[in-house]
This record gives sequence, structure tokens and C-alpha cells, in this order.
Amino acid sequence: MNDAAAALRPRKSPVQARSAATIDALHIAAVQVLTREGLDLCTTTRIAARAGMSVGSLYQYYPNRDALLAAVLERHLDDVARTVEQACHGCRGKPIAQMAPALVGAFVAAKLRDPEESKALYAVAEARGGAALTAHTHRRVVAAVAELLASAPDAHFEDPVMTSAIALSALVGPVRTLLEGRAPAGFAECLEEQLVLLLTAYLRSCRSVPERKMERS
Amino acid sequence: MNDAAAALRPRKSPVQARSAATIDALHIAAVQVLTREGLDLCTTTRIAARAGMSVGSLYQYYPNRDALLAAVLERHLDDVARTVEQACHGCRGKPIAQMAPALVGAFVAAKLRDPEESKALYAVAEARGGAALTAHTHRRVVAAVAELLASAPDAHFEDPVMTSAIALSALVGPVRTLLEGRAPAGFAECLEEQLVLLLTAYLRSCRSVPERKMERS
Amino acid sequence: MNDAAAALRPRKSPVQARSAATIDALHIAAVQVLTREGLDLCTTTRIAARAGMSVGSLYQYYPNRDALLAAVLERHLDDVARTVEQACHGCRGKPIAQMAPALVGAFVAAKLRDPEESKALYAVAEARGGAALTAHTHRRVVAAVAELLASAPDAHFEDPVMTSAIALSALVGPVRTLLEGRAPAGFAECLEEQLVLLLTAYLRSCRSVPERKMERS
Amino acid sequence: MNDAAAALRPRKSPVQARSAATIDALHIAAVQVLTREGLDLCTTTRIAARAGMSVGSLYQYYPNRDALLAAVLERHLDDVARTVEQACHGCRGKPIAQMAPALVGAFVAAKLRDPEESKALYAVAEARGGAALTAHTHRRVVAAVAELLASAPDAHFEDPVMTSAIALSALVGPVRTLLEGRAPAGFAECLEEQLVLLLTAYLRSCRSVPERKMERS
DNA sequence: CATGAATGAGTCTTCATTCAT
DNA sequence: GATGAATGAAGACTCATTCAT
Repeated sequence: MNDAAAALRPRKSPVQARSAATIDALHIAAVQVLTREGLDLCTTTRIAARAGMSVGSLYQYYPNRDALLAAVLERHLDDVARTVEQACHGCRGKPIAQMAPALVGAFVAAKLRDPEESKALYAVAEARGGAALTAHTHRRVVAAVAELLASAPDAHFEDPVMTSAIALSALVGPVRTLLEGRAPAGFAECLEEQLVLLLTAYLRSCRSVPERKMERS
Repeated sequence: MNDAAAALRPRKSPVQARSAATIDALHIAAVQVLTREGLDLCTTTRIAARAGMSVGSLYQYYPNRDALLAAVLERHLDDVARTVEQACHGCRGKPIAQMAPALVGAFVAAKLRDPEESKALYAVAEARGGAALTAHTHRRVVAAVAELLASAPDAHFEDPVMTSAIALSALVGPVRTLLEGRAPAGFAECLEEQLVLLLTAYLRSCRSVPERKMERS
Repeated sequence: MNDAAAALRPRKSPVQARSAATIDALHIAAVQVLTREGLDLCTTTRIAARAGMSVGSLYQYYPNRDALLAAVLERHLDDVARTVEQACHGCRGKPIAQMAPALVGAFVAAKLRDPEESKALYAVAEARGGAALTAHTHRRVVAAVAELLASAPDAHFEDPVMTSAIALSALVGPVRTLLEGRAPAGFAECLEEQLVLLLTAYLRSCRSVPERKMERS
Repeated sequence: MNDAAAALRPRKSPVQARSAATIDALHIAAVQVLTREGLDLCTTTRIAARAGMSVGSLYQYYPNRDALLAAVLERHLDDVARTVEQACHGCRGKPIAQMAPALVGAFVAAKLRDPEESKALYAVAEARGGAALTAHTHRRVVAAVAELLASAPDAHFEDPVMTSAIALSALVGPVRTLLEGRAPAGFAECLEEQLVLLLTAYLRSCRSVPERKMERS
């Protein structure tokens, strides 16, 4: 796994402004090709061409195709994670009724900012090795939400990490359904509202755990 | 879409016992290769080899690789759908508190019966054209659950299809998190319990207000 | 070449009526498939299917695909040859002015009886080894026409075989142009008339000078 | 037909000298393989190998095997057409007795310059789609000759295009007979002379049409 | 004898990656 | 550093031919 991870690292850090711009161009191009042509047709040559450079240049920045796609995916996941983390910071210590909308809002906004991109990157995540990339960011978000839950004044969670993991996964499901076109008509319009309902209800029924102590007594 | 669908249809129906066995062997082999090697390495040659036959034979039953994978995916989805539909029939007219565990139980059981297979097939579903295959089964399950919800004596849902779609998607999320290895330790053990909690809570908070009055009284 | 020829011989002679019927069916099927699908798609399976039998049966009568196609081609060429030979017999000893229309008529009729078949078989003749098959029949027709020329009362040909070969080839050219769709509009309608003109003119200008004196006197 | 034609277009134009050399090498290799092995064995791998490059390189210049073969055929046909057109220009306005040898000479020279190549390409022309390629060049040559005929001072042709088409086809026949090895001994030696005889005689008997008017009077 | 499922060598074609210019 | 032509391994797929039933 060490080797595998090493093989996916970018070749050079964007120490120079030019590098950063080039890498940006590559990411944008990759997402465009991914979006318009699909993962199968997302070849290095095509990406380079869309980015206005030659294949050779692409290989100056990434050791192979997978490394580039991994980087693109990572950046996307990182964006989502940061957005959610900021939301968490913003409502630390607030009651569940305020946490839920904030969390859902941040998550949905991040994922639906560019739906095509989000959708295309799911395909990348599914491909060989994608799980590892996703896992890291996922844990990060779970941790942030767990911390948030622990700070709720109107609830006590026995296992905040678990509750966070379930809750987040439950939010991901409907968003993915929407992105992948399995949603019935009108789904998009009431998605956020329903997710708030869902999250609030779930968190409320989880916090009841402290009550169990009372039951035991 | 007609053409695309036609291209994925199997070539011959298993009229003879031998054919049926061959097709079964192909499905099993495909899942094994998918599971152990990943979608990229899941080539027709490898599948045929694992199934103990030559590539030619594979092509006698499926017009191309995608058709085989589609058939494997379809069979799996169909299994899940049928399981859930049966559960729905089994608790029609029962209160939410009984519906939720039955639904979650059926769904989780179907998806985790062969976790490796379930996981591997997500990759297939993600690949070009997979959405269409998933969509059909998804609608079928959504419809079954919607009907079930409408039969609940202790609740009235304004838009059962939407509630069903959200609820099911919310169940899918955590199951997928588990299958794809993003789950924290202990996740598997409390998954079903938490999903029941989640579903119950969500359905309770969705039902129309009038019912609540009756509950309180 | 002996081996090559042997490999193309049919497997059994049609001693039984059933064999003859089967072989007929195969020939007809082969021509149909050739005509409708082209040489590339003219596979043994397709031919057998169109002939209402299994591939296995086809191989009972022909050792391989090429042998079947060769037999079909040979039969066609033999038909043409026989037709022309009969025409030759029919106007032996007649003057050129009568020979030419008879020859052209026979040849054109034979080749255009089933234009699709004629055309399709050109493709077969062009394929590997086809030259050998064509050569034999060609020589036969050339010989028949040469003999006819030698019998002309109003002409003496120094080298009847050569004249025959040139003349026949010259007739083939326009017929082929028509069959292969390179002909301008109206070509078909005046083809025979023009070929008679062409043949008559050529034969007249070939015959030895002394004859001309006789004609003028 | 637009799509079909597009699929056969070369991929890149030989902008660089290297490219032009590569394309030339491919054409030469294709003809050699075609000549020595036949159309069936004329595979992309073999062509590339004979050209001293890898298959990949072949596909950098042609989108598929047929496109390469089509290009080779086209180049050959274009050569022939140009040669004949030049001969036509050279004897415009001259009497038939001078036209015929010039035309025959040019045509025979062009076709027999590299007999193996000419022969091999007939097989290509016969293959699926070849007719279309041939047709265009054929029309071009027919038009050039028709124009030439119209310029003859000692003859008037009612339908020069038709006469041209018949005459040219009649020349093609014997040349093809020679190339494909169906010719009797000595054929090659007297071919040109006989074709001149043939063409002259045919044209003379066609021009007689104006004379008919005189007959009618 | 007929059948048609099975075989697998051999095609075409793509695309990640390299390296001479 | 940039370029993009060249590479060739590897995949999908076909079809002539065989042979067990």
C-alpha cells in the first residue's frame, strides 16, 4: 500500500506560479473530459489536449493517469470536507435544531455546486483504488461532525463517531440518488428540506440514549 | 435507448439445461473476477477462463462484455428488489414501528448476503450506462415501499413516493459506506439497529400533523 | 498447387438425390448471403442457416469454406461457358455479321441473368486463389470462340486464339462496369448494341488483308 | 455515405517531412503485403511490420485498416486518371487515328507500370465499399475521354460519354485479363497493338452515326 | 448422419507511457 | 522544459472448424 500510495503522488509540488496554473488547467480539463466523455474516454491525450498542452507536459506533473485522477478527486473531496468542517465550526455548541440545517445546507451545497463534476468523480472513486482516497476524507468529515455532536447542549451521544458516520452516510445516499438520475420528479426541490427532517429526527432519537441510564436506574 | 438496450440483451435463452449451467458459471465467474481483480481487469478472457471455458463460449451467450456485466448486475438488483418487495407485502397495514425493522432487515440482509458481490457490482453500476440499469430496479423498489407507506394505519404521507425515495436512499448510504470500507470500527455491528432508528424517526417526522394529535391523546 | 486444388474439391459426389438437393440448397444459400451481406459476412454459419441446416452438415459436403465458395463460383462460370459454347456451335460457319450479335447476346444474357449473383461472384473470384478457378473456364471459352472465328467464311484470322482472348476480354470489361455500378445512366440500355458494334468492328479489322479484296470485289 | 466516407479519411495530413515519409512507407508496405500475401493476410500488423514500424504508428495516420487500403487504392487510381487525362490533353483536336494510340499507350503504361500493384489493388477495389472509390475516378476518366472524343475533327459522336464509357471499359477488360493471369501466351506482347486496333475500329464505327443521316437522305 | 456448442487462434484497435528532437 | 510521434502490450470480438451427443 505504501508503494501504491507513492505511485499516485504528484511529481512536483507547485512551487512556481506556473506550475500551479498548469496543474489547475489539468484539473479543469480532466473534469471537463470526465464530464463530457466519461471515464473510459478520459485519456491522458484528451485531457492534455483540452488543457492546451501536450501529453508529455502532463507527465511532467503526474507520474501516470491515475495520479492525476486521484489528485482531481482528492481536491474535490477536500473542498467538500472543508465546507462541512467550516459549517461544523460555525454551529458548535448550538442545539440540534440549528445544527441539522447548517450541516445539511453545507453538505448539499458543496455536492451540488457542480453536479456534473460530483457525479463524474463518483465514477473515479469507484475505480480501482478509489476507496482509499475517499476513506481519508470521509474519516475527516466524520470526525468533524462527531466533535460537533459532542458539543450539542441539548443532547448526549454515547458514540458520537458512530452516529456521525451513520448520519453522514444517510445524507450521502439521497444526494447520490439525485446526482445519478435515479430520483423521481420533484426530488431535487424538496431534497434539502427532507434531509433536514431526516437528520433532525435521527439525531433526536439518538440522543435519547442518556435516557437509558435513567431506565437502568 | 432502444438500440442501447438491445445491444445488452443476452444472445440466447437458456433453453437447454447445459446453457443454463453455462450462464450460471459465467455469472459466478464474473462476480469472482470483479471481486478479486476489479472492473478494469475484469476482461472477457479472464471471466471465461475463471468459468472454465473459452472466450468464444462467452460470446455465444452475450453479445459483448457489457451485456454480461449488465446481466450480472440486473440479476443482483432483481434479487434485492424482490426481497424488499416481499418484505413490503409481509407488513402491509402494520404500524410504522413494525414496518421499519422489517424493511431495514430485508434490505440489509439482501445487500450483505454476499458483501463482496454487492460491492463489486457498485463499480459496474457506475460504469457507462449502468445508471439506466439501476434506475429501473430503483423505481420498482421505491414504488413498493411507497405503497407500503400508504398502507400504514398510524400515519398519512402526503407524498409517499418521495418519502419512499428519500428513505430508501438514506438506507443505501450507510450500507454502501460499510461495503466500501469507509466505516469506522463497530459500524457493521450496530448498522441495522441504527438504520431502524433512522427510518422510524424519519417516517414519524414525515407523517401529517393530524396523526400526532391522536398519538398524544 | 496440387494440394491447393485438392483442398477445394467437394467431399462427396452427389450420388444420391438427397446430396444433390443439399448441395443445391447450399449453393443458393451461399449466393444469397454473398449477395445480401457481402463476402465478409458470408460465413459458414450464415450460409448453413440460410440453407436450413447446421454448420456441421455443410462440412459434410465441403471440407472448408473456400471449397464451397469455389464450387459456387465454378458452377456459375460453367453456366456462362456452356451458354457461350452453345452460341458458338449455333453460328459456326456463319459470317462475322451474324457471329457478333450471337456471341454478344449469349454472353450478356448469361452474365446479366442474375446481375447480383454475377457481381457477388466477382468478389469471390478476386479473393485468394480465385484466379486459378477463373483461368480454366476462361481458356475454355476462349478456345470455343477461337474455333468459331476460324470457321468464319468471310474472314481469316492469323491467330484466332489471341483475337478471341482480346475480344472476349473486351466484352467482359463493359459488362463488369455495368455490374459494379460504374456505368453512366443509359449504359445498360445500349450495352448490347454497342458491344455488337465493338465486336464486329474489331473482328473486321483483325481479319487478314487478302479477305478484304474478296469483299470489295 | 458521408459517414462512411469520413471513416475512411486519413487522420493527419503529412505536414512534416517525417510524416510524409511514414505515409509513403505505409503505402509501399501495404502494396507489398497485398501483393505477396493477398488481401486476407494483409493485416494491419503485417503492414506495419513490413513498413518497419509498430501498429500504433499506422493508426496515427489512418483511423482503420480500410482507410489505409482506400488511400493506397485512391493514390493508384489517381495516378492512372492523371496519366490518361494528360494524354487526352495532348491529342485534343487530332484525328482518331492519332487519338487511339495515344489513349491506349497512356492507359496501358499506367496500368502496367507496376503490374503486381495494379493486380493487387483490384482485390481491394472489389472488397466492401471499394466500388465507391473506383466510381469517382472512373467518371473522371470517362469525362476526359468524352471531351477528347468531342474534339475529334474526323468524327462526330452522338453520345460521347457513352462511347467513352464503353471504349474505356473495353480497354480495361484485356488489361485485367493480362494482370490476372488469364491471358494466353504472347498476349502481353501484342496487347497494346490489338487495343489500338480495337479502339480505332470501335470509334470509327461509332462516328458513322452522322453518315446514317446521309443514308436516310 | 445431423446438430450446434465449444474452441481459440488471430483480427483490429486503443492508449498509457517514453524519449528523441 | 515542451512536444507529439512512436511504441506495443492488451482487450474485445469473430468465425472456421471440430466433435460429443
